[in-house]
Amino acid sequence: MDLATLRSFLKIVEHGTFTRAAVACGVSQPALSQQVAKLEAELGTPLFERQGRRLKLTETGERLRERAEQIVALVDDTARELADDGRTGRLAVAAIPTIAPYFLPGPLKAFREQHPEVRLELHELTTEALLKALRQGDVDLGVLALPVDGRYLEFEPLFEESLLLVVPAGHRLARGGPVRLDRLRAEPFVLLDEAHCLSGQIRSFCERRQFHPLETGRSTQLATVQEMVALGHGLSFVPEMARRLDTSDQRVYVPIAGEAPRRTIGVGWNPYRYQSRLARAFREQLRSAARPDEPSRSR
Amino acid sequence: MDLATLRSFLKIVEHGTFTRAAVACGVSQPALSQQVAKLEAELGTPLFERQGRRLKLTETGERLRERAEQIVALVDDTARELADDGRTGRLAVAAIPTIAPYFLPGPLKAFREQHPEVRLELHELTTEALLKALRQGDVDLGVLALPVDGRYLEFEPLFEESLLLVVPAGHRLARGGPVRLDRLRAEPFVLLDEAHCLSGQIRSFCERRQFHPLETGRSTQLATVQEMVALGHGLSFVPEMARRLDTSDQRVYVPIAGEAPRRTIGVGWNPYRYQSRLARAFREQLRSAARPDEPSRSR
DNA sequence: ACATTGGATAAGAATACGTTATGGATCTAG
DNA sequence: CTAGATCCATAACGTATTCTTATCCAATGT
Repeated sequence: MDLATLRSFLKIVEHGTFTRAAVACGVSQPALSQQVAKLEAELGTPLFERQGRRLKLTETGERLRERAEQIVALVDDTARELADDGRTGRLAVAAIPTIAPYFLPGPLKAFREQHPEVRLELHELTTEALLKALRQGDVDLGVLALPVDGRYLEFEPLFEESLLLVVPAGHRLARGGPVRLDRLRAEPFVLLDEAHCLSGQIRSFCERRQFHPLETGRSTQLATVQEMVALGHGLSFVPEMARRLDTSDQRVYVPIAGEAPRRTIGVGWNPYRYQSRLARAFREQLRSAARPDEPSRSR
Repeated sequence: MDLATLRSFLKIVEHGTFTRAAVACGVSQPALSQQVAKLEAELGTPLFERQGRRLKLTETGERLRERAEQIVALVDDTARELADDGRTGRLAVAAIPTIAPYFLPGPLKAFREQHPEVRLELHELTTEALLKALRQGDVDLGVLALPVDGRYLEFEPLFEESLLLVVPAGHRLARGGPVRLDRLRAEPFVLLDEAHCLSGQIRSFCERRQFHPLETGRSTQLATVQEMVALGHGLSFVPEMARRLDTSDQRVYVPIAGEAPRRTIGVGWNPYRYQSRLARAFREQLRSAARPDEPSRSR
């Protein structure tokens, strides 16, 4: 039982077929067939049920999968721990799309200055995909909106922010301070796609207040929403951090009267995986960017 | 980083030199040199400090040692778990010398009848060596006298037994029932070597009672002690289980008056290692042999 | 029925790994 | 202090393993 074989086995399980796994491993398909055949001979039991071209794990195969995942994780963590000089290496950070462009540039810039030799990876993922990536050890840190289903993960809240109403410049609500929701019943709204967790947060906020926005369009990107608002397609709700990046004079951001809708931004990681010095340093960077008293330039 | 290399690395650490480790691994010395060189290149740091012929682990090497032990243990346990059919395989049992020949034959015989295909290993070890073997995963189960320093291990008491006074047949104390210690002050004693934990138990019992036996000889084996007693060299204290095996009429076993000295026999195992079905079955066998109501023939 | 997809097998090729031979450094003993 | 012994590193070479290419066979689906 050697490590390369275990890795191959896991890839096969992950991809469902030998052929696709072979591509993922960068080897030929027969190589995997041979590795698995050897492993099965070694264990004395088959690992897959080959019913035609349906590939299914046997009971033994399922048990091996669990153990192999532990083994590979332990080996990879060991390699990372021993190679960890706090200066070079790789750091994979993920964030949800409604945070990434607004909050991360500051910390990323500061981190890069402090750690110029690091290969920094940034992944934009939905909350669900981000949690999966954290659990699988594909990324070191994830920045997202709390709370989430955090089994096997740890989280640290960074800061809270309000949601704002955004209206086109010159709109009747553009002046006059905080707006009450009941003044918006006739207004058309451009909302964010449901794939974003922010969209769900806005929806539940509106439902709590018995407000049902008149939907006139959806977009998958916050930036697009902002452009649509400027073009007069409707109003929208956006997080505070999106305002800070908005240099256009065609949009005006107005606070909402009463108890403002808020979201909590936090950082998550996998406590069962090795936390590199780089990861800890980046978390510190996130913390200091989150402190309102001493804000990192959120350019 | 492959498994064979990690195993070699651990062997080198264990044996202190490449050369001896090579013998233990059954390969040539240059093979290990090359493996380590490759591993060091891979990690980017040396693992050993070669100061002359003194071989010392670097800090990184020390960290790798810990991790490598975990990895190898996990891999070995996985292989054992998957190969575990509850019928075939290997089972390594250890016991201290003052228990092994007296208590184990019964359970061993019963187990062998139920599991004829198992390769059964029995190791006779001192308490200290036994605990080390359990911690290292060299043996699956250990039978010994409780309590012991059981860090990282688990134990289950099986039964208690008394210590008896053994005297030669025809001795003045051979008849007349329980003997008070103060009647033994003038008697010479043949004691067990201090390497045995039983010897320490007897010593502390005597000290509690302010009894200082007149020592006239020491032996490393309980069987030898018994023979010496028969030959009139002196008296001795032996555990109850040693009496049951004694078919000679040259020795008489006499209980000690007052609070009798007792020892607890138990079985220990390593909860961090995979407990095979065979190991669990043997533990069950030990339990039923320990039950006084339904004693397995302690042949 | 026939094309397509996916895995097994066989034979040759590349690579990795272990062996033997040997050298150099260090510690020990006479 | 020198001779010998011990021990690790290196180089050259042979072998063994493992991958690749080519091909086949079985199953699935249109």
